[in-house]
Amino acid sequence: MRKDSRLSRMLHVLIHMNQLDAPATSEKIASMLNTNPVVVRRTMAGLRDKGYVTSVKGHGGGWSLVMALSDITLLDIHNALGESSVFTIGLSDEHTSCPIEIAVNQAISDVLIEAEALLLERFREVTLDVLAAGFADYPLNQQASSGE
Amino acid sequence: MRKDSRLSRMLHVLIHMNQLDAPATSEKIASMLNTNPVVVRRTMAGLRDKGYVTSVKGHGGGWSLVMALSDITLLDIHNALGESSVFTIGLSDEHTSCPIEIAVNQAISDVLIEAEALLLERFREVTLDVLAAGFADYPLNQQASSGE
DNA sequence: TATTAAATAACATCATAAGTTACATGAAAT
DNA sequence: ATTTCATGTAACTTATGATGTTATTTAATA
Repeated sequence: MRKDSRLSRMLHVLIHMNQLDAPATSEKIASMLNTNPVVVRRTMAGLRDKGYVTSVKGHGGGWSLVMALSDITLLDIHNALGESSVFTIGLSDEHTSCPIEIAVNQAISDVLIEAEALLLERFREVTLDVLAAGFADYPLNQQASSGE
Repeated sequence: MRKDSRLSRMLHVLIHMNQLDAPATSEKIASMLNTNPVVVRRTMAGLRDKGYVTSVKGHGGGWSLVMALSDITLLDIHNALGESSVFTIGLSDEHTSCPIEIAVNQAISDVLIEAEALLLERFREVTLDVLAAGFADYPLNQQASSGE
């Protein structure tokens, strides 16, 4: 089943953006992600609507972070991307009045709700600066990160 | 994103099969699920390979439960369906040596692993007879369930 | 006013799950 | 024996939804 890697990609982009002093154009972000500027705009639009980044048109324009990485959690970005459910597992709906279908769906749904609650709670506990700090620990980038 | 309702559907089918005294044909199961006999065979094949059901060709043939519902858990059927991951969330892999990508993916992966472990544990705790019992409690089916 | 870059609509491509057709295998009824 | 019924499986088609692309508009700076 298809995977949605937008969360991973956007986190990656945001942390890189934090290290820049000028806005990043959709073009640059796209080439970094091996994708297309329009796809970048489409995805970043959700983050802009929630206030995590801004976009500026014209010369010197592009995308910029609005707040510190320490003020953004994985959950924030996850929510901003607006994916309905994190699970590939769905419920049947052929016989919505069949008590067996109801019992089965209720059981599955209970589990999905609990697991999703845990996942969202964990996402809420991680801020982006922590991920950037993990990056600073990486040997190859000691000098680059010490300059930040 | 697309949902996989095979778990829900198969559980539904297995509990109904438990109430029958003759094998259920792929045709019958398919019409119950508003789908196609070949799709049913394809899906049930996984359950057969794990020993939860048998299939018999020819006259009077079809699919039968091999064991009691109390011996089958949601996890058993989930595993038998052979879906790799329960999450729609995936990781990026454009820059596998970029320490930021690594840190981001590690953080997401940690959360997914923990949430999936919880989900599988909960699936492991539920046997199909419990779902069938929930069905027995349902007012409309008091008489049907008392005859079982 | 020319250039740069986002905003957005409309359309095309691609991946993959589900559905379908066709034929082979095997078991039971006649 | 032969017909019928039902699964097994390969090969192909369809449907869906995300991603990618093109084209045009809007707005900001050089």
